Amino acid sequence: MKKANAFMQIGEVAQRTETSIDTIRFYEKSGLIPKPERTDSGYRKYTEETIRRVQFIKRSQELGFSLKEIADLLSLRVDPKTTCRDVKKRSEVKIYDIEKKIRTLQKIKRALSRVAATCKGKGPTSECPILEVLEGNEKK
Amino acid sequence: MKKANAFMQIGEVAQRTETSIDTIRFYEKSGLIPKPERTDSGYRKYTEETIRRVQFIKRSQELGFSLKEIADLLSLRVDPKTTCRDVKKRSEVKIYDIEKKIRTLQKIKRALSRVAATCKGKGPTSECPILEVLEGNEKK
DNA sequence: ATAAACCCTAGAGCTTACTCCAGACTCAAG
DNA sequence: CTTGAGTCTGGAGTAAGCTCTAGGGTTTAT
Repeated sequence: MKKANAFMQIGEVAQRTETSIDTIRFYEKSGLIPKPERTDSGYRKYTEETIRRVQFIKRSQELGFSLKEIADLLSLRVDPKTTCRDVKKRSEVKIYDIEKKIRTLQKIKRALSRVAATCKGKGPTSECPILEVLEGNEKK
Repeated sequence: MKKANAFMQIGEVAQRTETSIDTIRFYEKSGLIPKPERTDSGYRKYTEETIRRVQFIKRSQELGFSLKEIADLLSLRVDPKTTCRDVKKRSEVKIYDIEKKIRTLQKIKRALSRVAATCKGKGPTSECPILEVLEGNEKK
């Protein structure tokens, strides 16, 4: 039978998420991860849930979301005062944003594929199609 | 016959790209856009090419690329000392990164779709599947 | 019982990517 | 020929997101 309270301390969270201890504490201050319980001596006690949160935060950042936007995404669950209708609307807006990001990434990818294909592997570069491909003007 | 030298000045570039004049000059200082020609009195003279560059920079930023990474992407064309083989290799690495970004965005999107679908529009929120969906551990 | 390896707080400092002056020149319109 | 909008340079200031330091307490192994 697995031990019920397998708490870990901040160092382990940092290691497993490949962040720093300072960053974890910074996320706590910023409200991105909830204030954890403490041991009698004041050490923070974390669970697996925290690992998942931190990983979510890091990945979302790599995708161009600010910490504020990430807080938004995460709040799509925590606040019991928001109605479902509300959450639904907000998710749909986010979904739209994300689809736009995906489309732009696909354009860049196609442009890069073209770069790679054009280069047969010999001689110097002169022109590349990256800029041309991105001219379609999606309104923000 | 179209006029050959339809130059614009910095204000127009700023307006059309929805950035500020200061930002354009900042990009120049940072090497993201080439130093433009000047009028006799010292005003910068730009072409359409600049518009495309600035737009490329802005979009790439929204996708989580730093200015340094963007400089990298753009340099996939300008430096005549790099061989095609080299450019090809670098493009392929970038393509891989971009594919990873797209996959993660798709995961977030699916999670959000689930949020939206689960909410039938009534009552308060309690749980959401955003965190669960992102557990697959792609190595950076 | 003491060293090594943890953890704590508060606050200063750093990097990135702008953003905003001050003080001066340029240019088009009236 | 003056006024107002636009531009110039150099440098200081700002916000986000960490990162580091000082000075101290805790835990574990020997």
